[in-house]
Amino acid sequence: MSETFNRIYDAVRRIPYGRVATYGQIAALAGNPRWARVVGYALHVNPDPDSIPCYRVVNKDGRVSPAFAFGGANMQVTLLEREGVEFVDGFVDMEKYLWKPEDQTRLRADHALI
DNA sequence: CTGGTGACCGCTT
DNA sequence: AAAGCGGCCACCA
Repeated sequence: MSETFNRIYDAVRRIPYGRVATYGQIAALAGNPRWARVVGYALHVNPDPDSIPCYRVVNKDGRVSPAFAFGGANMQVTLLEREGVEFVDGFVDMEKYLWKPEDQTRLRADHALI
């Protein structure tokens, strides 16, 4: 396992329950904004789906991955909806559910979900 | 070792 | 407005 991938996986694990992040965000958190594509590959070969919530990662437009074939691309949608994430025309409502750094701070302060 | 590919993104025609 | 292209990392032929 490469250090780069470990950092990517750590970033993904940081996404709070009920939130989604973009590949670009994860890439930036992992150290380089240009790794978005690498993030895609890293999740593709996700070594531990149980602890790495790759379904919380969507593309910039809030579209889920077509290649998420763990029982169909619909599975990713199901998992996200289970956490309260709403979809509009098959797209995640990014306005409401995109994870922002401030959110994590606020969630901690409120003793809410983390 | 070289080159091509992929769950992407952003800048450039 | 739509399409192309380079970038970055790991993996396979």
